[in-house]
Amino acid sequence: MGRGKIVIRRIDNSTSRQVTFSKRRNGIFKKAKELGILCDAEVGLVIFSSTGRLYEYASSSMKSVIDRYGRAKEEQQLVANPNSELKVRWSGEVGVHRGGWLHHNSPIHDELYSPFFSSFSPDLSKFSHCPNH
Amino acid sequence: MGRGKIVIRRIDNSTSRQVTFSKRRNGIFKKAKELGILCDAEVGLVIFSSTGRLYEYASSSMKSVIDRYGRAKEEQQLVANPNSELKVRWSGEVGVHRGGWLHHNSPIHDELYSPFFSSFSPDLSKFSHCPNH
DNA sequence: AGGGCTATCTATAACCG
DNA sequence: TCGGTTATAGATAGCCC
Repeated sequence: MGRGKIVIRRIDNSTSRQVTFSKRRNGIFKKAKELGILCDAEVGLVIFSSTGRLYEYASSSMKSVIDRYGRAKEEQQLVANPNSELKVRWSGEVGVHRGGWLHHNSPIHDELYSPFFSSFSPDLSKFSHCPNH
Repeated sequence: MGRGKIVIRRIDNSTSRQVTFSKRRNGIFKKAKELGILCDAEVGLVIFSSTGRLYEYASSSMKSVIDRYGRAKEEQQLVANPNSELKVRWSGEVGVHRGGWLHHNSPIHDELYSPFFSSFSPDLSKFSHCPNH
């Protein structure tokens, strides 16, 4: 999408890389927003530049996205291990497995995602910034 | 980018919304990959369709991205509250604040991001799927 | 380094089988 | 409902300040 076709490989020139990063970052944030609105989807996007700077966008809030992600992952595990289909209580409290009961038939069950996502602070929104309006 | 211009607003027709979701989801995943490669960035993208299904992409791993996100957020908080610039220990252990010492001068400090990110299971990669090759 | 400006390349909306 | 196809809208690479 430019005056010339490019190959997708790391841009060596640091300045060019920075410029491209800035332009494409804006582009992908726009796409993420459009997808969320058009398709009624929940979208979370996290980008760290090569200099380590954080850029983020979430159609709802990053907390919500990560929280939901953790729950979805846990469900995937249960589906992948039907024999461990026992109730897992989602208390929404801070902590790991606390108060919940997990089945230990599955060898990977000890490494289950935990409800720690829920410990995100509601106040963190004040630190969020969306580079694309 | 199609036969006609569209307005960015929720697509009412369920079928059209699904079709657009599928196409644009592939598009944004491609963009995310390109950005990561071209600009040497770490990218994490999480999408929940309107039907609740999870789609994800991470240039490294989602665990890495979320983990780093949590740390970056904590740093942002420290920057936002210079007077609370005391050491926070990142143990990498499961739990909240456990073993770490947090300063309580700041009113928002009790709601600090915690090192719980590090409790992600390395095995979760086997459940990841990237819809866009 | 930053902010525009197009020529071009891409993504995709509308179609079609 | 579902993949392909194609005309167009949109994103952006290379330039210029």
